[in-house]
Amino acid sequence: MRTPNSANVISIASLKIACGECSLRNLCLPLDLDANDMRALEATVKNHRKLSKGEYLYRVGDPFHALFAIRTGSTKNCEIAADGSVQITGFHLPGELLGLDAISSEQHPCDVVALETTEICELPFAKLESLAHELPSLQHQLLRLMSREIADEESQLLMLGRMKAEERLAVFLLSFSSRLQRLGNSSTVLHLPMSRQDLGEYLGLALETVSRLFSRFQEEKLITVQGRNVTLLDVERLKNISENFLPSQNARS
Amino acid sequence: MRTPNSANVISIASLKIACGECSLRNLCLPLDLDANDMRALEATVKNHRKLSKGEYLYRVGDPFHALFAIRTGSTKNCEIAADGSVQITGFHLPGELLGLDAISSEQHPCDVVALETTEICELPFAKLESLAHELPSLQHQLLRLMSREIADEESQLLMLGRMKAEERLAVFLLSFSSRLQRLGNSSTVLHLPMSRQDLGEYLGLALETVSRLFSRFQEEKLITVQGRNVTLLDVERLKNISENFLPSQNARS
DNA sequence: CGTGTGTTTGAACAATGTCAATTGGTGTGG
DNA sequence: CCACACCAATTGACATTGTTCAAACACACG
Repeated sequence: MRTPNSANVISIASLKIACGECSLRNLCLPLDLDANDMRALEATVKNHRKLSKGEYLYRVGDPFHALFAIRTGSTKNCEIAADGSVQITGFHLPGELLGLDAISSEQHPCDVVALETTEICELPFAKLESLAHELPSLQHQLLRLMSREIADEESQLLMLGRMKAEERLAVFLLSFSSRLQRLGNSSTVLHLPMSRQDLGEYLGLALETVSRLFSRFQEEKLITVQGRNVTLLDVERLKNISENFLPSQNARS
Repeated sequence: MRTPNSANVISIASLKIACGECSLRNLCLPLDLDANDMRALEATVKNHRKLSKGEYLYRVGDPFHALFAIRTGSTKNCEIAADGSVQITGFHLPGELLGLDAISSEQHPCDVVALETTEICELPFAKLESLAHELPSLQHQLLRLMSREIADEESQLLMLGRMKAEERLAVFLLSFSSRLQRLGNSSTVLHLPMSRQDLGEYLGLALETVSRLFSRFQEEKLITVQGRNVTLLDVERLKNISENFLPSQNARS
């Protein structure tokens, strides 16, 4: 069931879109580059891949040679325990970078799976690194992105270590909503690309607990639920529930 | 109760020790630098600070301007929730770097507190960054260190999200033991610098649960406990207990 | 020798997980 | 177009784990 490497790499030229024209350029590697630098960056973007729902971008142990950026779609990041239990360490949306956790060991420490049809840009790391050496602002940006990832995961640790089930779901709904909003979607009418199982594996809960919480939130008129379509009805009260969370550093800047 | 800034900065000259002569040089920023580069790195190390037990190196919201490396002693990294509950996201030992989570927002997202008398080197980030621009191997090393931090925290997420209490403690004991060993200490006779409360806040458990687990592990002849002095008696069985954990990526390289 | 902080231990309770049955929605083939 | 099969989601009953509250203890420090 390995990802078939050749089958999915569609003609590079046909798919290649310049970073300068990409609608995500401000999210992905938000730099103020001049035209020259932008061309250099574009030259490092190797090609685009298209993953179908359920397909793997890479797996635990795969050798690391590139970072990936999501153009469209969404993915999950799965850490796998020896007994088979799974912890999803993050969901990723367009404009976000994948693979930062693999630079150190040069092997991917987790699986990345597409939650729906997903388009990916590949950034060969050696090229990116040498370009960063030439462009201080790119070096700075890379360090910032990694730092942000660390800070986000520390918040996530607080969630898994200290928050109760309903707080976790409220935090997730609000944070996912604001991420979708930043991509130009509604902040209250959400379509979740992941299953209840995925959510449970992300929130550190049994899928049944997640399902019950959705039902209870609906009873309490906090949200409306129809399967994976969720509408936030009372954002204020959701914020109250989640407010065990960090005071200041909460928002994804 | 803010850290008194001036009182603890003892005469810089008297404390300053060259990186090239530091016993931690292979842990802290393990580079193969020539004499020139080493001098440049040393020049960026601003000064040394000494913290007493319980003193803060920095607090949530403090402006970020430097990374810190531990020379001796140990610290804890505390993420604080609005309701006052605390999640410790990591303990740090000599040779390890602090503050990587603050680069992005330029504010520290967590508190760092000394668990015992602790000596710290300060690495002003602007200097470090511009030096990294000149020395590709330093740039690479910084990216590696941050990547490692991300990967470690993802393992931690698996622990908090999926492991049972006894597995968490077993993982902690083994991992802390191997970190101490790397510093030249015994791998089986440990002195823990943190309280049961700290451990609970790190492992996502009540302190009473941690205490009970120590007692149970002792009954089962896995370890010997006398307060904070712990001896590992049966490392094999501890490994079995913790083996829910990652198959390969577990070890701290 | 007393005081205080950290640790251990016990018992009752609450939260969440597990197992199992049911429902609902979707796509396929008759 | 309907019937069936399949998978995701819901719901209920019960078991388990870990928390909470409370008390006793122990060691270090003045």
